[in-house]
Amino acid sequence: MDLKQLRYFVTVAESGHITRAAHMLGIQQPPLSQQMKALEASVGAQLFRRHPRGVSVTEAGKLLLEDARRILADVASVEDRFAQAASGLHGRLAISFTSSAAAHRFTPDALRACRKAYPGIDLVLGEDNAAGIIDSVASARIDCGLLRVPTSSPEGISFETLLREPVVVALPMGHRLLPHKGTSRPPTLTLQNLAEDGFILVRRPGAPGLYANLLQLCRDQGFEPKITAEVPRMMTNLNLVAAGAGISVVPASMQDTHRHAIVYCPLSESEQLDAPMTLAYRDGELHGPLRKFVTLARKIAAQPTPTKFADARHLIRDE
Amino acid sequence: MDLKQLRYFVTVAESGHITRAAHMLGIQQPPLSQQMKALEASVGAQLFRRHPRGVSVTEAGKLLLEDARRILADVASVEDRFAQAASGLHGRLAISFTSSAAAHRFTPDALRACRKAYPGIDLVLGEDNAAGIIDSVASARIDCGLLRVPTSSPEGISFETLLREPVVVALPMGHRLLPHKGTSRPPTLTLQNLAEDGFILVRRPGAPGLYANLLQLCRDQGFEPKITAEVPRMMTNLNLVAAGAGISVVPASMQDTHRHAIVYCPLSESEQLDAPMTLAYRDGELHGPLRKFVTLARKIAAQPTPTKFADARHLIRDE
DNA sequence: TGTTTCCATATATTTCACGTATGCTTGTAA
DNA sequence: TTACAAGCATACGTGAAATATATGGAAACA
Repeated sequence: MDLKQLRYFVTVAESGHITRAAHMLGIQQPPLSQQMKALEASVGAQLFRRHPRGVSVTEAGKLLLEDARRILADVASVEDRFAQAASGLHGRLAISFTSSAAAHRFTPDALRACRKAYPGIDLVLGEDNAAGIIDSVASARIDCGLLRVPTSSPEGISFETLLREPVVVALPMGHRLLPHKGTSRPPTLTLQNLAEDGFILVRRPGAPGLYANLLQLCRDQGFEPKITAEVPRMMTNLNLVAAGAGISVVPASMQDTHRHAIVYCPLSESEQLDAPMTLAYRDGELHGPLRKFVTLARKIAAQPTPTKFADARHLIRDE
Repeated sequence: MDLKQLRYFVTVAESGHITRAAHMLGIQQPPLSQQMKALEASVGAQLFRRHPRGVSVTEAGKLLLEDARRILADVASVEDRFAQAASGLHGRLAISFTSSAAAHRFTPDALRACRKAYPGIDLVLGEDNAAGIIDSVASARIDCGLLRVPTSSPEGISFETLLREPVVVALPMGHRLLPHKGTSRPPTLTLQNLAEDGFILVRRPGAPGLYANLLQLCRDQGFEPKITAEVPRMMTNLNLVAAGAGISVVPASMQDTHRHAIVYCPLSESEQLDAPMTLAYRDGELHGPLRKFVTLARKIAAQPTPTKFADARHLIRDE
């Protein structure tokens, strides 16, 4: 018994003619006769009575007809469901991001655009640190993650840099390096200027990250930075800086935080530090909703000036 | 998408190895890899993650696994049901018989034996005249019929003579041909003896039957019998004979009827008339329960002396 | 009685699933 | 680090099964 045979059978039973059914099915009559004979042999019952003009289903045939219709409908619905999911227009998409990724407007813009462009996609969002996100992607708990600098690179995970932005230094209001007149433009700094200050950095459990990049850059300048605090999330950095506990470096997109208590200063040209926005997903699983989202995210990231993204319909023209 | 592919898929998913699954399925690994690839292409989603040691199902694979198990279970149950029905141990079996067929002990014996031997068969019984039975068989309203002499022979219907029995003449008590002493053995008669009597016969709507056979035999003897009444059923014959309305010929198995008013006399050797017991069913539909019943009926009919058939278990050894 | 319709059978052909051989990657042990 | 083993993928040949073509035969219809 075979799905093809069942499809043939239903067509023959409904048309009442092997010949007509063969035309409908796009095959010739003899193979259809053979297949019906084979089906009868496999179920061990005669399904048709052969008349000089057409065929009629026997009792056994009527029973099988019900079963065949049900089975075929089930199979078709499964195929439909997968076709829809494969098109990416329907399905579940689990995305997690770090707090610093969420701070960049790209993240809410991309999510909002996705929701608007693909209302059939059920977004499941979560916030986690970089290590947790990479682990979740690797173990397939989530489909993709948005983070800054990867803390590890397990096999089977693709990391894709969507965009880059400069890192700025966060100084508490009234820091010695700042001009006393509060309204002037913040000064451009060198790392050397900060050799005496205590840094507040995101904890790095034996892995790279923005932390490691900064350390390397300071050592290149000939000094070892003082670390006065290690915190779990980049947003905590700024809370502590605002409280006057030290200084920090954060992606430029975060410089709207605590503006009443923090001044954000660019680094000198030669010491530019880049903070990437990184997308992580499993190799070769760029299908369905994830594919749609990734395509959309790339386009939004590629936009030269991140203007209003509320209506991103013009960006959807992939595939 | 194909039932075979689904079966393969479930095996691979459950074993976690293409190679092991191939061994379980009795095929080699490469074709199984190909089939899984083809299945992934047909549903448009990656179903497995390939690891250096084995494979694991993706989210899409888990979804398909549920569907595949359900579909395969459904198909298997249908196949089981048909296998059971084909074995003949379960199912419905519609049998109709004429009143004269029912009068022979063969009929109740065969039905009782069938019920006892195959309790899973649901017997649907009906009584009808020969023409109605043949029509019902032809139009598949019933599976088979038990009758005496067929009144027509449509194409596609098999008639099988299960047994034959002599025809006897039914005379009303006190008939001129009978000895006056009531307890003596009934005399053997010739048709010539009956040339003056009025016959009561079962109506024959332009078709053969016992009626026609008798007519032919009388003409062979050089006389045309007088017909005084035509009745729908053979049992009615005997009611009228008992009432003294004429004489009749009936199968010997009916000679227990109205013994107080009717005397049954054998015909002379040379004028023997045989009443057959005939089984009718559609050509080529000797499957399932019908096959079981027919096989049993043949065996019971072949029994030399129709003794007690209550326990016919020893007769069931076909196929 | 001829014609049409339609199913069955026979034979050729193509397609596809499978087997064999082999390569590639990765984990493991020497 | 090298050698080996496990396991999936690819290449290619083979055989069976499905299909197409051709034909026969039975029954309904004109």
